[in-house]
Amino acid sequence: MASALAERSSSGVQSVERAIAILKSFSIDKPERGVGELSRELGLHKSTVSRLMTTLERGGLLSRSPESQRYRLGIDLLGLAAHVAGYMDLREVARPYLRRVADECQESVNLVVLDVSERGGQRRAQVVNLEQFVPPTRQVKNIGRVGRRMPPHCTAAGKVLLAYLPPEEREQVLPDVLEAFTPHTVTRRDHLQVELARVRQQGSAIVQEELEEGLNAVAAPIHDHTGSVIAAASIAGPAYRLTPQELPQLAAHLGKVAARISHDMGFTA
Amino acid sequence: MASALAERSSSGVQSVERAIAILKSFSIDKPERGVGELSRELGLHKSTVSRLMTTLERGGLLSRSPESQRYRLGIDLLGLAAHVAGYMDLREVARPYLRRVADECQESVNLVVLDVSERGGQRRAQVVNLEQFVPPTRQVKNIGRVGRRMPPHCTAAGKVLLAYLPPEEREQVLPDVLEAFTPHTVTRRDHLQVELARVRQQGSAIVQEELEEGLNAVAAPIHDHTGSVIAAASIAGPAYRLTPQELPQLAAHLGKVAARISHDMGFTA
DNA sequence: AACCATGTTGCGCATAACGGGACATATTAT
DNA sequence: ATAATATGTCCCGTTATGCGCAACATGGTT
Repeated sequence: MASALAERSSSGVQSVERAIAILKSFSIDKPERGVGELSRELGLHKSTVSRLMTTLERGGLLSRSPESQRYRLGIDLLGLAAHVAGYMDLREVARPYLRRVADECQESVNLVVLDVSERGGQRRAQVVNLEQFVPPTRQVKNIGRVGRRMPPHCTAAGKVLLAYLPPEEREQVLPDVLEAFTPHTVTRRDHLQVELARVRQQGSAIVQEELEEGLNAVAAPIHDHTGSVIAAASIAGPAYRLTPQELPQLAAHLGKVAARISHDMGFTA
Repeated sequence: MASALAERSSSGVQSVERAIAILKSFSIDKPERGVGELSRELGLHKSTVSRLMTTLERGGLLSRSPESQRYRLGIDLLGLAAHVAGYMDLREVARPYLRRVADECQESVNLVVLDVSERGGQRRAQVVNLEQFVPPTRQVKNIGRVGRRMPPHCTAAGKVLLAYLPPEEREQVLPDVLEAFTPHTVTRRDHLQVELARVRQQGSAIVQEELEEGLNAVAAPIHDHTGSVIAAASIAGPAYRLTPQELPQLAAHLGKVAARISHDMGFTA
């Protein structure tokens, strides 16, 4: 993470790239950041970072917390996020359902979409968390907050989203080598294809310890009014709680909830 | 709005300012925008805008909708917004309550905070919408979506937030001239001070047609666990529905709901 | 008081961002 | 078909612009 902005990639506005890097340096663990701190982290001069942050503050994308010292992300980001097309309705509709599921299961529930973007001339797909519901009692692992990106081939939600992609599109966005995160990660494309077919057939995906050892998950597709799959709902939890014999019924349950959300989105099976 | 970036304000990174201007050019009415379009609007060359937008896209703050053409706001903004410190809890807690109020009253309900920022060497306060709940049946006026900024001295929520500000702070952030938006707008500071005292006493604010003719509103404060007022809830609607005789009980009702939210935020009266 | 942090401000240089215009592509009209 | 008008991207030469430097503030520790 040292200097993601080292690469002088052609045709990119340097200062804007740096400004974005500054914005993205904020996280749950680091909700406030200072100039010097970031200067070191990004390998830029203090003055440079200072000017960039001042500009971002003027623009409302940053603000300073108590009385001028460290910076926080600015309120205007909420306004911008509110205008991110499409997903707002989905989030509104899905929220109550998924919160309920989180309460019932006492596991963390996610609402995710597939984000395909151009990386180095290649179209790559990533799974992005739109929303996460964590049961209040279980603050154990706070993994995967909103905005987190994950690989699609080894996550339950990712498999669902891949499964319902048009075949040629799927071909494009799947990398040649499927990275192995654990010994259980499916790394062969042909094996994955078989699994995706099964996902389509079953209407849900079950993944055991493919992204992280000891982490299991199930997921189900959410359709919009045109019928295409626009998102997936997933339940994730430690393997000792989400046992192999429980997973199928959990998946089935989530499938029903997802279907209800789809219905509310205007989908008529 | 033609060119807010005309002013070569000292110590501001030009390209970042422009990038922010691009981001902020998106809105409900204009969820997708093109290079040429913006180039004209901002008075910049096509190539300049193209490069800026490409950079923003690479950074995930923009994305292109169908198959490379117009731009939309990018998903990563959701992730950034999720890290905007502090407000997330409040939104989560308040949401179900305020939605319910919106359903009951069949009026639009807002959750707002005060944003004080440095503008031209002067600290200015603005009221910002964190969240808006519009009853589904009444899509009439879709004013004031999330992120909208409004003056504090002539809005119900603004008066609440001003009322509970430390006096010296209030002095600072109140402009010398209170702009009149309608004939009913309070423009004298001493009159406003009297009203704010009444707000503190009553625990709620009632505003009739001060921001816009025919628009009435009530608001109540929301406290955090330390006791300070961090936000306000408001109900706004047309004067013919929110009649003068109804307003007080509406305000009282909202006050109770706000108190409940405060309680959930850890406030013990 | 001297020291170590922090973040901001002026300055001169060189790079990086700009605007111009050519190019590629798509949609519409003739 | 061909032309005409959009669109957005790419290359290139110029200079304004953003950079690093170092000095300057300011605040907390020893």
